[in-house]
Amino acid sequence: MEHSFTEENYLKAIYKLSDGTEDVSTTDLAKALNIKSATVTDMLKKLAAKKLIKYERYKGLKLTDKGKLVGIKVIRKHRLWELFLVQKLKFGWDEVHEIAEQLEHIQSDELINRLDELLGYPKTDPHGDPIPDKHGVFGENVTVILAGKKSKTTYVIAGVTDDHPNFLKYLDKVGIRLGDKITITSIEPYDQMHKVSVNKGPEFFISENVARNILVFGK
Amino acid sequence: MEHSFTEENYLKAIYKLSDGTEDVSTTDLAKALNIKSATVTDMLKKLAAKKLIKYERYKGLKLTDKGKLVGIKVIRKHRLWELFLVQKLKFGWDEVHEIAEQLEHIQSDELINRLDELLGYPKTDPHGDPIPDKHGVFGENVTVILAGKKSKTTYVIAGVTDDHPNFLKYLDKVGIRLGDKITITSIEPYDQMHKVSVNKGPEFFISENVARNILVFGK
DNA sequence: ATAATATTTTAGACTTGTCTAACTTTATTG
DNA sequence: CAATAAAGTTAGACAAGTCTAAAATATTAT
Repeated sequence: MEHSFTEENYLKAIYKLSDGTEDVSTTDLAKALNIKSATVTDMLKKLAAKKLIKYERYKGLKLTDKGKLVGIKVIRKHRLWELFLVQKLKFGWDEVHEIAEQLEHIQSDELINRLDELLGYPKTDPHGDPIPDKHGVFGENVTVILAGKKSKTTYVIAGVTDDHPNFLKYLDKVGIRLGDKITITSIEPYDQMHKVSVNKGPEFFISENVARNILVFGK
Repeated sequence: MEHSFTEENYLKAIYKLSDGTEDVSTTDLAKALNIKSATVTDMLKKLAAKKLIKYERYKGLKLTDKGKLVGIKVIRKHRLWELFLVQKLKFGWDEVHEIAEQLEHIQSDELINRLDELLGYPKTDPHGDPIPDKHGVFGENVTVILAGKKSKTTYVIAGVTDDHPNFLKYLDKVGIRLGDKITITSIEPYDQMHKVSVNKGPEFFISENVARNILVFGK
């Protein structure tokens, strides 16, 4: 039941791209992993032979239940380690990704479950992303922070973390309300400004600080 | 300045075998790493090319300062992680080795230094082995716990961790006193009884529990 | 519906770290 | 001190994971 770092990374990337269920293309996967498509094709055959994905050449691929569980467990480990780094070792939430990319491959169920316990069975990581439980189940209706979420994905506004009147007034003015659909178009690398559109309307910018105080339903 | 897991494992093993300075044989290294000598020979050439060891064929090898530092840093990481697992995650001291073998290869100086801080800059790990500081320096005259130490090596009694009268009376009775030289002959695998001799006298058994409460000068 | 374009796969090669089998050098010992 | 044993090395092979270049298939747009 052990998987190489590489296999785990493929499965994690496929899970993220497919959002759990949808089909994934060779090219998208290659981009996500920052390797060439030819390499991906080779690996897909190996993953299929191990029943971790269902794959037909030229037709795309899908995770099996087995593969999905592996992917989710890697994500669980990544997010728990990120939280550990921020909460216990006082790293900034922007400094932890690279280290967690390594820690997520440490193999020991006991280790990760005790880490979960140490952290108080958290539901989300420092980026607001949900942490699945030891069985691979994500909590229902988890709300997560909008800041830093994936571009080109649409989220539903669930609330705010800062309910000062001035902040709510600001949201009202720019046209962000509960239940609205918000899409992140892009995030500026230097100042983290988020270019967004609400309900498919025109694009505009909100600061990272604002985005950090917006909660959306997430998975 | 990055090294593969494999390189780090070689350098760590060489450091341990050489005790920092002595020459190491291909065969001993192969045994320590549980691989074939032929494989080791290949790798030695690569390590020599990277100036991590000094190597002449058929003549043995020695760490360079650069290689020694890498080895020590891996040992530092291993021991800090072991202590973390025991102290913060409540693992038994006998359960942590395998996990620490993985964690010792995580690359981030910042991470390991913060871990060091979290643990209060400890001098020894749960097995009583000394933890070098961030510059690779081992503390002088560190006292370590006798239990589980290497067989066939002689240590000098430095003290006890449990100074209950009954314990001290016991030590007196079996003939163990401060400054005595104690040699571990072997450790029974099933019950961890330590076969020892004091000042080259006759061999006798002490329980692991007793050995855990004995401190010796160590390195 | 077919030509142009984009995606995906195949084929062959490279690197790292490992192996076995055979050979060379060093050490031991009668 | 020469013969045998032990230790160490070389040569050739293999698996995992990657690449480039070329071929096959799918998609799209006229």
